[in-house]
Amino acid sequence: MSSSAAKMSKTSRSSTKSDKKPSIKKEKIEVELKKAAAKSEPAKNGNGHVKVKAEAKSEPKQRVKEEAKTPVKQEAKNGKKRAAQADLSQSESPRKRKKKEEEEEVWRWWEEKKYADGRKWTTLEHKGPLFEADYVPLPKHVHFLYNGERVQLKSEAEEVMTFYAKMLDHDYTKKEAFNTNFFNDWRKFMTQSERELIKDLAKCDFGQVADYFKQKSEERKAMSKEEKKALKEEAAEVKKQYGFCVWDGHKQPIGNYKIEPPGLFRGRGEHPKMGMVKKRINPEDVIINCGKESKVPEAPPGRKWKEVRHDNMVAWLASWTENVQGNSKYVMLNAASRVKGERDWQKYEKARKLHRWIDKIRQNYSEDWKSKEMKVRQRAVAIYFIDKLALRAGNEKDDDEADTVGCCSLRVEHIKLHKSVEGVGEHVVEFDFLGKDSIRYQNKVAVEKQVYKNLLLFVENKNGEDELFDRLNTTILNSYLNECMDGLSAKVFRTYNASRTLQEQLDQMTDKHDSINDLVLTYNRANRAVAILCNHQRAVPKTFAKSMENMQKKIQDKKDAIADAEAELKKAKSDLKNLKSVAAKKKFETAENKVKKLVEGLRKLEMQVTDKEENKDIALGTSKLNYLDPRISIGWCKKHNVPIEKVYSKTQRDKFRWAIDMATADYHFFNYEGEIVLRDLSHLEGMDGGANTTQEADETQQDDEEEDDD
DNA sequence: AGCCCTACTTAGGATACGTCAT
DNA sequence: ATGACGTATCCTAAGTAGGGCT
Repeated sequence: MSSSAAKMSKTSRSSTKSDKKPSIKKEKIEVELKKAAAKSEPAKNGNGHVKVKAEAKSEPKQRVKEEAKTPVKQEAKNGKKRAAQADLSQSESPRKRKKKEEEEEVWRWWEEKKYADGRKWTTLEHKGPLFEADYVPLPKHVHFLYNGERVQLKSEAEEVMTFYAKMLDHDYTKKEAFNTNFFNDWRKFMTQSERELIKDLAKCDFGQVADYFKQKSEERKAMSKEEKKALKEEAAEVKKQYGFCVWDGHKQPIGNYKIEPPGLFRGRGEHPKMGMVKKRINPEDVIINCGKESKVPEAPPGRKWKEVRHDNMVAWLASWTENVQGNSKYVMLNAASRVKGERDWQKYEKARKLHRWIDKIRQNYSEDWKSKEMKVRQRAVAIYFIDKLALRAGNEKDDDEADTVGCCSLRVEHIKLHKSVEGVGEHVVEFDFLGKDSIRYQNKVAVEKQVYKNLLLFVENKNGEDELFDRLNTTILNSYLNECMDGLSAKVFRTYNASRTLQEQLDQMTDKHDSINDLVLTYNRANRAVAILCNHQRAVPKTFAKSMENMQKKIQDKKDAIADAEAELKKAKSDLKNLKSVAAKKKFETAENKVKKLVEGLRKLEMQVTDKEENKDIALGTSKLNYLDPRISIGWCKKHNVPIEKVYSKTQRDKFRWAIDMATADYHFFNYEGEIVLRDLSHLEGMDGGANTTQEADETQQDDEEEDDD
């Protein structure tokens, strides 16, 4: 696309004021731009290390370990000693189990200083990843058939064959790409003679093999309690060995300590590589990362690592390259670990910091909608989408990946422009594209006129498969955003708008007189608003229809009960009228109460049904885990005396321990206290104190300005 | 200024597990 | 005690983002 840059008269700037702008209602916040000069950034060190102090408040928690306050330096020194002492096997005295033990093991890292040099650790020791057991050949009586005849495959080809057999029930095996890829790859594992024989997947019969595995899994399910328990204990023992490392002298849980087993690649959506064989990973494929002074993990007997390195600028303990796409895979720590928690915390602090800039940024991009530079206009519209609709950045993708897009990679075919749409409004953009994980994004949104005009311009003379933002990519976008605010990138808007939405919803919708149950319902509603914003979908649960039916039945029962109770009440009423006795009065009141109670119960049931219906294809977990500042939820729980367990599961509580500890009942997402480094924004403004330009003036301007582009 | 690589976060489906009604 | 069902956890794919190289 050539598109000679827009040459429009540079007229007075518009400042399309808030109005119906970003979907989320805007607060008027004073963004203090001044003191920018005053406080200059200390050492850069990227990451915009926001210096936040844990609300140093009181909280002299009883179980605070003394060492908790140990500054990093000293911590490092202690590291070795403690690592030795912790020694991966439990050196804990066996008698003090119980909660006490758990609690004592908590490392209150959020009360310590962070590394200022970008280092992730000083000492690190672990046992390396856990490998998958070798392949066990099928028993003699289980046969794979080709063309109706038994074929005894060599172990290599047999193993790959079982991968497919195990997936026979899955929809994947109905897809052509999956079958083709599988068959191609499978043949690579065959001997010459096997290859000569097996030439057509359609002639393969995996039935017996599939049944064999089904049977095995049945057997597993049917195991006795004791057997199951034994198995569980075994797994726990393995986890004890491999599931933890010693990180700066503290025992920390590892996330994925198990090496991924071989199998068939299950890409999402229409992935061109689905069905390809994902190979077994051997020690010789694995790079180990650990402390220089630490004991290097032992490779399995007779084997060796690909490499052992000591890089403390990264957080992974082991890595390998996966063969299907050539991506790196990493063994990293669990979300409850310090290194993950600290970054999570930082992420939310960054989002809170954005709150200080958001008005300014919105104003800027609104003005840029009229820039004479096409690139700037595209950037401005893209940021608007990212801000308003919580779209992802949209990095470019290769042809050998599923065809999905985000904001920057949107194509003309992904939007439709409508002058107006019934029930939506004027200047409507209709989105329909596949996003991450090939999840469909469909939305009709009314946008500012100027945005609409720009979009008309962007699609002009383009084909459906052309890029909507042909002058833009995520690198350009993010480097601009980074100029706006230190550390700002596209994804921060998702975090920001998600957390902001939760906070606002809770602020608005919470009725402090509600019961715990109703409060939780309110919370889930707020959570759902976020999930919808972020387009977090899920497959409708297989049991949905059935359980809905059950609930409807309950409702019917309740209604019947109400009818009966009402009849009783009616009778009691007339009795009372006739008899006017104390007993009759009492009876009447009882009947009245009964009806009231039943009606209340019905209301609750109906609410649950609505809730369930509205939730059937929406996943709340993703936003809860990744986008919502946990302190909002925890603060809210504390304020309204809702037990935290009502909102967070065990693992979630572990992950958000830092937040549970530090958030008080008055926590508010918008009250960012962090030491904020304000930067000179003048280069972005290109204008006076634009803030005060009046809207009316702009309006007039807007219309004529347009025609001339290109 | 595009490409590739690395490191890390975010994501939904599969499955294990716990709970509740029977 | 048992099975059905819903939720929590596990698994690993699929994103983002930034740096280095050409």
